[in-house]
Amino acid sequence: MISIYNTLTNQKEVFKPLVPEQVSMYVCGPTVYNYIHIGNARSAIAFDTIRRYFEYRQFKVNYVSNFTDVDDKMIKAAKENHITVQQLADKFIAAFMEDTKALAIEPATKNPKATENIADIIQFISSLIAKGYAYESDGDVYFRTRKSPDYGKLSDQNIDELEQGASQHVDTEETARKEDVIDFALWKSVRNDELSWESPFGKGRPGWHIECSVMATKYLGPTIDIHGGGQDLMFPHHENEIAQSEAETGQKFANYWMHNGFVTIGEDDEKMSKSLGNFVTVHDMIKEVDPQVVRFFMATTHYRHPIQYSQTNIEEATNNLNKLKTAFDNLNYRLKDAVVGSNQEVEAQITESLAKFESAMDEDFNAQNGIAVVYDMAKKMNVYSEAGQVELDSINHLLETFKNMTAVFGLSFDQATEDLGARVEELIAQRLEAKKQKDFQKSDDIRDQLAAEGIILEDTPQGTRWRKD
RNA sequence: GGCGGUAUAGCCAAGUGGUAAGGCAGAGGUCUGCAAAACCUUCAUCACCGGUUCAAAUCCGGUUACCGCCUCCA
Repeated sequence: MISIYNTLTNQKEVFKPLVPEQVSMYVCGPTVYNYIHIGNARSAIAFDTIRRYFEYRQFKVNYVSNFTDVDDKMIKAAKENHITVQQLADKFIAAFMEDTKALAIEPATKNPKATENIADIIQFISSLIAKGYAYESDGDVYFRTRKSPDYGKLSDQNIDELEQGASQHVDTEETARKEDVIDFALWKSVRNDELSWESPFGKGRPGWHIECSVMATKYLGPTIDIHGGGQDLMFPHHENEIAQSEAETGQKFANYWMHNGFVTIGEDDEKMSKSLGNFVTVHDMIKEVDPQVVRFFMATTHYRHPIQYSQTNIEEATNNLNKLKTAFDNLNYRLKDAVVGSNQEVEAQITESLAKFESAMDEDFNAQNGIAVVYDMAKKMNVYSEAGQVELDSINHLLETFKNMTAVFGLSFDQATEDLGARVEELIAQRLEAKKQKDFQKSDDIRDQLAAEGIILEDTPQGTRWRKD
C-alpha cells in the first residue's frame, strides 16, 4: 500500500488509483527556450523515480509531461537568436531529450506540445466562455477567478488577500481589460506578426495555464491520479489549472498533487532560478560531473526536501555511488568460483531487505530510507563475497535484487565482462608470478603501472580482482 | 502583510509519544608481503523557553534563525 503526501490536503494519504494497477500522472514540463537547468532536472528525476517505483510495484504508468513551446519567453528568445519559435523549440526539445537520457530519465509516455493542441485549447476556452467562467475583453480571454468557489484550495491562499497582493504587481494595460485583477489570461490577443492562431476571439495565442488543463484532460481524462511539478508552480499555475479544469469538467481535476522541493545553489543556499540568473544547465553540468552521480544524488534525496547543489555534496554522492559499485563488483567477482546451489541465510536476508525497501518506499517514496536498505544490502554483499564458499543461485539472486532496487533510483550496474586486452592480462600474470617468487618490487611496479592506466588491482583469496578507476 | 516549509553529530540525513536509522569524514582494530577493497569497534539527547504525559526529537503554547510562495520560474 503506497502513501502519498498530497499537497492539496497537506497530509499523507493512501494512494487509491482510479483504475486498479494503473497510474495516470501529469507532470509540468519545461518551457523550451533554453537548456534545462538542474532545477528542471531535479523535478524530472523526482517524478521519474516515483514513476519507476510505481512500475517496480507493478503499476502500469501513463506518464504525460508537456513542453511549453509558445509563450513570451519563447518569442523573445527566438527573436534574439533570429530563428523561428518552432526552430527554437525543436532545438531545445532535442537537447531536453539528450540531457534527460544522460540522467537516466525514462521517456514519458507522451510529451505533448502546446502548439500541437491549439484547436483543443480554443475549444476548451470557448466552452468556458459558454459556461460563464470566462469572458472576452478586447481580443483577450480571461478566467473569472471569483466564479471558482474554492479557488486557493491547493496553495491555501485567501482570494481577498491574493487580490491585495495582485494589485501591487499589475500591468495596468492588462488590468484595464480584466473584470478583476486576479483574473488570469486564457487567450492573449496578438496584434503584430508574432506567432499566433486564428480563433473565435480573434488572432492570438494561449495563456500559460490553459495548455496543461487541456493536455492533461485530453490525454489522461477529466480526472487524473497524480499531478506533479515544482513547488513554485503550486501558485498560480496549478491553482489556475484546477480552477479551469474543474470549471470545464465539473469533476475533480487531480486526486493527488505532488510538489518537489527546490535546488539551492551557492554559499547563500539561494534558490536557483532562471530569473535570478544563478542557474546551472544540465548541458554544462554533465561536462564536468558524471550524470549518474547527479542522478544518484537527486534521486536519493527526499523529493519534497531542498537539494543543495554543491561541490561537497556531489563528492559525497560520488563516494557513495562508488561504494555501491564496488560492492556489486566484489560479489560479481565470486561468480567464477561459486558452487551450485543456494544459501538459506542469504536468501532470508534478501527477503528481509526487500520487505524493508518496499515499506520505506511505500511511505511517500522515502528515498533516504530506501537507499539505507540498499547500503545494508551492499554490506551484506561484501560480507558474502568474502565467504569461503559461495553459492551461485544466491549470488545471482543478490545481484538481481540489488539491481532491481537501484533501478528505482535510475541506477544501473553492469557485470564487468570487458576484455582488458592481452597485454594487460599478460602483466597481471607476470605480477602473479613475481608475487610467487616474492619479488615484491616487481609485482608492485606492475600494479603501479596499471594503476597509472586506471586499472586497479586487488588481491583476494580467489585471485586478483581488477576494476577500472 | 498573508500562506507554507525548515531547524537532529564536523557534513549529508532518517525518525510524529517509549528512551536517537543510514551514509561521508575522523579514531582504533582485523585481513594483506605491502596495498587496495572489505569487515569490526567507536563518534549526538535532537535551535531556545515553558507546558501536557509514567514517558517527547516526536503533542501544545511561545521565542529565535533561515528558506520559499504571494510576479515568469521545476
